[in-house]
Amino acid sequence: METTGERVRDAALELFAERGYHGTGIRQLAERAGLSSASLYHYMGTKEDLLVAIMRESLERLVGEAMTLIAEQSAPPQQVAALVRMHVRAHAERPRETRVVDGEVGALEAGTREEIIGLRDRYEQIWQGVIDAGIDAGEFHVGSPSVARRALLEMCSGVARWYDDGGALSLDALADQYAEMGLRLLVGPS
Amino acid sequence: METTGERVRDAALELFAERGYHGTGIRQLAERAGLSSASLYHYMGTKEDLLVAIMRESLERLVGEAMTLIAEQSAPPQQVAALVRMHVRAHAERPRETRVVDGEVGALEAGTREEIIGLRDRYEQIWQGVIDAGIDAGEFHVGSPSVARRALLEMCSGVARWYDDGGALSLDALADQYAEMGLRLLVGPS
Amino acid sequence: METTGERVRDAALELFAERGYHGTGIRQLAERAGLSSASLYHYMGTKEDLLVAIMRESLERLVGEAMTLIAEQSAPPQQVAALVRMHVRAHAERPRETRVVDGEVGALEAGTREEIIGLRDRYEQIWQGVIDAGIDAGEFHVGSPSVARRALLEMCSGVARWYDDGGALSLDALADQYAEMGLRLLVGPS
Amino acid sequence: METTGERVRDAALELFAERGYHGTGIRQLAERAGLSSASLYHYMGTKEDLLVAIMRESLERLVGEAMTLIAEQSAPPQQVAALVRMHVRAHAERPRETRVVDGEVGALEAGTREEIIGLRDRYEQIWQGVIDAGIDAGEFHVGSPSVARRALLEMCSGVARWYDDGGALSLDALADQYAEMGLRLLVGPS
DNA sequence: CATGAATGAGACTTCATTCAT
DNA sequence: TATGAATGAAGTCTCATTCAT
Repeated sequence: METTGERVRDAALELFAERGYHGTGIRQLAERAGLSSASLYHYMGTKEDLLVAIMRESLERLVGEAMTLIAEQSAPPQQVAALVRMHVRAHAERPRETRVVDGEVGALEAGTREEIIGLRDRYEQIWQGVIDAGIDAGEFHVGSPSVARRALLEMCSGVARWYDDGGALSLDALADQYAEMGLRLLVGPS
Repeated sequence: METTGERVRDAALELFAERGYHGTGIRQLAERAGLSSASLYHYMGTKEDLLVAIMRESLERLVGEAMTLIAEQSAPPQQVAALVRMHVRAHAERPRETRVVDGEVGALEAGTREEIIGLRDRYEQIWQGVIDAGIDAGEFHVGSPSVARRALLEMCSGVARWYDDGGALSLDALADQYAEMGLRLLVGPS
Repeated sequence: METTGERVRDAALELFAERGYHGTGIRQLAERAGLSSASLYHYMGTKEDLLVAIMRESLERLVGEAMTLIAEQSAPPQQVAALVRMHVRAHAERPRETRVVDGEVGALEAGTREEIIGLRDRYEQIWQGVIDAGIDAGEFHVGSPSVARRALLEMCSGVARWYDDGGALSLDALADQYAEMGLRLLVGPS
Repeated sequence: METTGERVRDAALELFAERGYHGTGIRQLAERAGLSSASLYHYMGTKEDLLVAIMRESLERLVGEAMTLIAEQSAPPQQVAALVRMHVRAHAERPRETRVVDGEVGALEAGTREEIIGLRDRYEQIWQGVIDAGIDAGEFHVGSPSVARRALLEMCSGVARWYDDGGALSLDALADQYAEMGLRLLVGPS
């Protein structure tokens, strides 16, 4: 059973992902949620609050899962593989959410933008830490570590823009291939 | 010397990239171009026409350059390296243009969307062809060829979202590192 | 007591009749209805919807009344007299409505224009049927039956362009004179 | 050979008749006349001046022809027949012009409206004079003379709304039938 | 004569939001 | 909780007109 508040959040998720934050109207939101536009305001603050909530939840979940994962593994290659798998799964399973997070940061007001970017930076620093550790350990060899991190993350996030739930490729196979590619990127030819 | 028409196009480029197509108003566009909003319409059709023109030009240039490049090299590894370098340079040198192309397809009306997606597909097919040739030649080893293409392209396109013109990393160094990473992705460990 | 929706419709009726559909602005409409122009849109779809609703209602009423009348009388002369009386009364009592119906068909979009013209044609076919029956019965003698129908209808509709509610001429006297003239037109000299 | 000024006037005639004065834009006018909208202003004053010129010319011609005709005949029945024939021919041959005159008086500014209405009144007074003379002479028998005049004129003007140049009905046959109907209207049964 | 360029005003319509019920 | 009613601001775009070239 879904609460009305969740229905509102889900409607926002779908519409923001489909048509963009600025391309989505309050009335469309209300219709999708099965409410009048006035009633909507019992379940949310402003339209931007809704966006922020979506982004915060998504990023906090990523940060949480990333921290758990790197605590479970101690060797950088295994840590990177675990991060890639998790990140790819998140983007394949919740493409709307992650597309909104990646694509609508520019729609935020200055104050909240700072907060969201802070969260995103925390998440990226986790990746960076693992990559740097692998380099220090002599397992990874890259030109610029920060370029490698960005390339890796963009590659994985891109999944949200094309992966098709109902297609032939299973989530597991997808995650496998990405973990393999991620390591190739960092380890290099032997 | 820049014509007024070019000033309009450039204003659109900047604003669409900064605030998104739907987040950009005609009045802002006019102000940035140094015109009244009525005068704007001497230099453009509709707001969407402006978007389409930006996308079409960008994609046609990419297609053209890609075709030239693969004609100049015959071995898939060299072809991929050339494509990656070109794509990365394009995204680093014209990040606003490429961000708009990548991010605002959903803002197009059905008719023009089809056209733009067609162009994008043509471009991606060029990459796919080279990747497939490398696999056939036994030089590349990947799980799914189409997944590899997507990962590669997303990785490279991401440059437009973070590369900083004035930073320490030169365009050449950037292109070098990406060419290296691209090949690692496809060739795999030896 | 009048609902706000009715006030909007009445304001439209007045203004469309006074200044024409294209000569009437949404702001004027709103002011006349005592609303802001944004509020107007709670009570209507588009400006054209308002026009169509006015036309449809008017024509449907005419068709309905015409069908009732010809069912009550069986002889063509009495039927024509009844039609003329009804039509003239309608145009004298609701001159704004009928002037809009007669004068703004060209302002409709293709789709709705077809519908409205269809209704108007149905109405005119009722008149034509009665005229033709009178000719067959040897009671009417005219050059071309369809020319007679048009002349008759234009003559009667014209009332909306000049009849003055508060003037010396009563509605009954008006209807009497028109019924007389209508029959003269069709019957001819004996 | 048509002068540019005439081309402008003809374009206005067509468009005002098709889409109404307020529904016609200066740019459409220019396009139809084969000029830029700026060039248009070499051949006209304001848009309203164009409308006034059309109306004035049309009404002055009608007045002139009506005065000539009644001078040529002295008996009211022949005078009415001649007026009807002329009026019907004018409305059948130049339907756009007459439709504009009849339908766009409301689009005029106060000052010019007065002038145009004055002209129209002069024309109608000519008809009224003939009708009254026929009544005085015992040849016409009507309820209200002014109602008869209006009915007669509306009936005849309506021709501009439906007569089809290329149809089966010749102009002469049309004028004949209207002259016959006009006299029936005034003379009544014997 | 002709027009590209320009614009203030205004066109119709939708925006996100509030509030009384 | 729910919503009809309401609106100031803003959305995209066209209006009739002027003027320098």
